[in-house]
Amino acid sequence: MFRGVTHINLDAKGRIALPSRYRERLSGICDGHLVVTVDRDHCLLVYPLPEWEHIEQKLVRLPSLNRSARRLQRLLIGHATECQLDGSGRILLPPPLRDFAGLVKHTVLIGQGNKFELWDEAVWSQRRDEWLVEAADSDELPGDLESLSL
Amino acid sequence: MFRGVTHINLDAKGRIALPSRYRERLSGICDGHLVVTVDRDHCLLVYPLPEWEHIEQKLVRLPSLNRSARRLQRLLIGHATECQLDGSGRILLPPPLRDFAGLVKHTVLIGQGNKFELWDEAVWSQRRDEWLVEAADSDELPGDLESLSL
DNA sequence: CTCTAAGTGGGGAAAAGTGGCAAGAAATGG
DNA sequence: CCATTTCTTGCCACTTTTCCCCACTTAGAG
Repeated sequence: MFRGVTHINLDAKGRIALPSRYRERLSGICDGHLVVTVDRDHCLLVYPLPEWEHIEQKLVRLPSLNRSARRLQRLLIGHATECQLDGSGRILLPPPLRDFAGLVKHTVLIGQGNKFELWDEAVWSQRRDEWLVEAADSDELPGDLESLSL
Repeated sequence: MFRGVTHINLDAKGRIALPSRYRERLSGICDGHLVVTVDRDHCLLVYPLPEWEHIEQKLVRLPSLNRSARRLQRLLIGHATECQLDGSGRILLPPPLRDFAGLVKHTVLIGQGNKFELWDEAVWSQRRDEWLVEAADSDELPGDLESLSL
């Protein structure tokens, strides 16, 4: 399970160095093979390759003529790019993905269980503040969430 | 599985150079024989020949008297054009297909599992942004998608 | 305070992408 | 039927990007 927030700087070539505490596990799980794709909230998702392949299988089995299915396939598989950790534990983010998430220099990497999320730092803190406000306002939660005990 | 976005420029003769990371696999699967056809969303579909033949078989078996079936056959089989990778890993797109998808110079190649999609870059990013908004709005997804966990 | 390890930046070699040129084939007109 | 022109296709060279390696800086631990 990946957890926690880490501030990372993109270098001039668009590379990010993953925090060292994850590196050993990533070498073990996927030999440094990662897949980066997009998320609806204009951030990037980073999966270990085997984890991603599992999701991809579910996606490709969806019916091709269904509009929502096509949309999801195009967004997720369409943007999924395989990246390899280099000798210094860094990955190079392809320009299209960098542009999509508006990443310039200051970014944050968020551990999210089986994957990471990568945000522009300013966007992240702004969105987080919005969520806090929204969450405080709305007490009505959908089904399963009602019974959730933290 | 093909995945990921790549920006490619059409040259003055209407050729596109496929990204090198796919070339070896394409040589293996289909010896450089590709089939290009159209999609309902005004982009082009690029299949390795064996993969296309498989799809074509399914299409010709559809009931000929069904209007939507005829329509699909005319669109897909009717526009399917065989293209061969040249020595530099490029394919020449026939002018009718280029026109159909409105390809001028800046294009994007999208990996979609067993095939590629080829879009005009401007059209692609516009459509993608629309999908992101729609996807955020519509939570009603067909069966399997509901339970999809990314 | 020092030593170590991680994060960051940069330089250089190699490879990929892109545009142009030229030779060959096809088509058209004389 | 031959000659000229146009279009096509393969090849080559230049430019840009990518990848690998090394060095410097900063933070943290001993």
